[in-house]
Amino acid sequence: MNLPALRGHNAALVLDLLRTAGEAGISRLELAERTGLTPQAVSKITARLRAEGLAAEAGRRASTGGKPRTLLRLVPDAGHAVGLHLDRDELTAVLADLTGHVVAERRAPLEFAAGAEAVVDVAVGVVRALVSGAGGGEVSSAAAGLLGVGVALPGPLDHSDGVLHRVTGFPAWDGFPLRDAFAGRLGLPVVVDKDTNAAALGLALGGVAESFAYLHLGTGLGAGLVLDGGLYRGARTGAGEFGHQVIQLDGPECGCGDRGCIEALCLAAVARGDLDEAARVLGAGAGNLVSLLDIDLVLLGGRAVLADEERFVRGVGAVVAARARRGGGGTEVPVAVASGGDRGVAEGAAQLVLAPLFGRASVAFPASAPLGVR
Amino acid sequence: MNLPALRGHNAALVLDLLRTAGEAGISRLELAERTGLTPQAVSKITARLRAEGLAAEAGRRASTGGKPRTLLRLVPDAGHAVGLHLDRDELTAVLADLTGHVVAERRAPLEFAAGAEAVVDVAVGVVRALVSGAGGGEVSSAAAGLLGVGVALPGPLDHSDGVLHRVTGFPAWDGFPLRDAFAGRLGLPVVVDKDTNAAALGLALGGVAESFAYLHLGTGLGAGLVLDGGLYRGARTGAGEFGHQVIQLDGPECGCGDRGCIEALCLAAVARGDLDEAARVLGAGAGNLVSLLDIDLVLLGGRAVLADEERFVRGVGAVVAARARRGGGGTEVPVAVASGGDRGVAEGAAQLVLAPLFGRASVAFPASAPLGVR
DNA sequence: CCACTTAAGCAACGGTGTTGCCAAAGCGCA
DNA sequence: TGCGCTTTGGCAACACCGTTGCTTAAGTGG
Repeated sequence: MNLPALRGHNAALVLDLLRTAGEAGISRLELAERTGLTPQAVSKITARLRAEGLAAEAGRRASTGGKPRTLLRLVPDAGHAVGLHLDRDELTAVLADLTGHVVAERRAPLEFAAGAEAVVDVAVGVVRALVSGAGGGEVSSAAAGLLGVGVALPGPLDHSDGVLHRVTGFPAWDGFPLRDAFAGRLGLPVVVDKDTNAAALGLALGGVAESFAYLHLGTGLGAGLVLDGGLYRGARTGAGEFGHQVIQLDGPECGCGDRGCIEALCLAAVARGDLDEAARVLGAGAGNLVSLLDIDLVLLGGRAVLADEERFVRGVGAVVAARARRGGGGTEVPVAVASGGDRGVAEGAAQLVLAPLFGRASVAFPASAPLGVR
Repeated sequence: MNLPALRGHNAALVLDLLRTAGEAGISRLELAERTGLTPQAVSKITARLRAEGLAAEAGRRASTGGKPRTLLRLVPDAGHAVGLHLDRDELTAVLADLTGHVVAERRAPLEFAAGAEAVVDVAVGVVRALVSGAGGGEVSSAAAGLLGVGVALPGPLDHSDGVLHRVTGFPAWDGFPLRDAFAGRLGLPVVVDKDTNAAALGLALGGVAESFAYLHLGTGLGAGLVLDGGLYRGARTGAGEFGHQVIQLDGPECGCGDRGCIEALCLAAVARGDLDEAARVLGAGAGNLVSLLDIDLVLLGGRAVLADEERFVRGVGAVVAARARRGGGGTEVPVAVASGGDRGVAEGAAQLVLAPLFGRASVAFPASAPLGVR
């Protein structure tokens, strides 16, 4: 790491603290404590950020006998990102500011069956409309500084080059270079990731916990893993394949060809209306996850869960808690429903673009250009 | 991060590359390419390392038409660490040089039942004998620069403060401050960790893969996880609790009180001599792990595995490979026996001390002092 | 009103990696 | 054998990072 990278790193550190502090703001001295830098260094860094329009003063704290601390905050409108959630039958696009707050939203029907090119056509149109702000006057002025587009969709893909591996049920999509297709038409940086990863990243930046799992029960069952504050994608960006975990040796056959997969058991229970059993099965998988990864929190999402949130939280929570008690002494791991509802994935997709600004990319230190402020 | 930390970071980066290169050595220009630093910066850094005795020149490469590249290598004897493996009935202590190579080894019988203080007594004696090099003349001279002692033992514990939580079967050990007990008597830095974590760290520094799982089947069943090159310990250093993963809902009862735990199923199969079934069960758990974490490799170890290595590798490998094929297109994840045999944990324990020198500690950027060279 | 406390900026500084340049050390052709 | 060419690697000057020492700003409390 060289000096420009160091500068970018520290700027990202400060920006992340400003982001976390939100509208309440944070003082220079607190920034110094949290970063381990000297107050003078923080003064210099924040002066640069203010000059670039990324930070601003936001009142002052009460005096403790001397000059009161000046509060600083992130300027949300200093940059925006588009988050795009492509699902089997619907598209959700959001425009988010630097804090991840959604300032505009569009939805459109979609058909994966129509092929990748056709879907990209529709999506590009929606993104253009969203950014130009038709139907939302204040948006267009705020949209200055569009940093890029984050795209989230189901199925395995390669995050690093943005190429799809396989979209279950739609073999025509195999190997489609989604990132370059979007980037070419929009002329913007584009980041592609799995829907579960995007949702988990969005929750992580929301500050729910340092380490947690997001379990998504929709048409399939997948997971997004956040470990030690960073999204974990795995060696080939395939991490989070939670649904085909075997929890019943020689159990009923699953569509994947194996037997006793948690997805098959769970969805079968949902199909026959036995949500308590679905929650119990999901809880067993969640318990496996909690003990294996020693995470702080389990969050549930997806259509099936949203249909009866309480029952799932109760059912999964009971299994996880029972195991924690048996494990002995360990603190209980809470189970809750992920915030964001059916917009969570799109919000997370926007964070795919924003996260690097705050040093929250999954990779620790990319060998490429520093992520800092331009 | 400030300038001294930057310096330490880059020094660690270079040291790690020197370590990886081994006796073959590596040139300054290669170091520059791999680190992203300029050749001149590498020259400065390596000059410091040479002045401190950590690096040395090691011949030169063939010329490609100009001045041939000078090779540099790590000086193994520039520092040593003790690795201590405390098991139920035996103690293994090794003295390792900077490269992790074992230069001396001691074993002694042990009795956990005798209590923590008594065990520490025995262990301290063995470590003193090992370091003073009685019975190995060349060791004592090489042992200059003892960096610390790494201690590995089974059971949950807190890596950050070195306090034991619970040693299964020996309640008298609960809450024993093992790290401070050793540190107080030896006057050396001491690092404590689970045996599986130590073994995994040792394998990671051996360079087997970027992301892998080490599955240890002995008196229990545990795992050590290395993700993206770093040992993953989890939020409360409890990660790797692999044995009480449920893989058979409502299966036979396990000692932990749950039903269908992989440890119970696997050990029951071992007990009745059905190693094929044990391997199949273990394979199911390994397959769950591979798909969830998208790792590159699965390594097996522990007494039960060492008793019939081939059968376990074949059995586990078959299940993992079958799932990879069904998963479609994914590269096959190899399954193998961990190197190191019954000394692997002790070797890994030594690496608990050495790893930070090479920037290979599990935490990305400790807020505390830089880990660099003094 | 003044002493005191706390925050934050200015100026000088030490030390990082970088750039420009030159010496060292080999190859290959005349 | 000699000379030009290529490549490596160190020296010196430099730009820029965070740090230190000090001063100014802006409050509180007696």
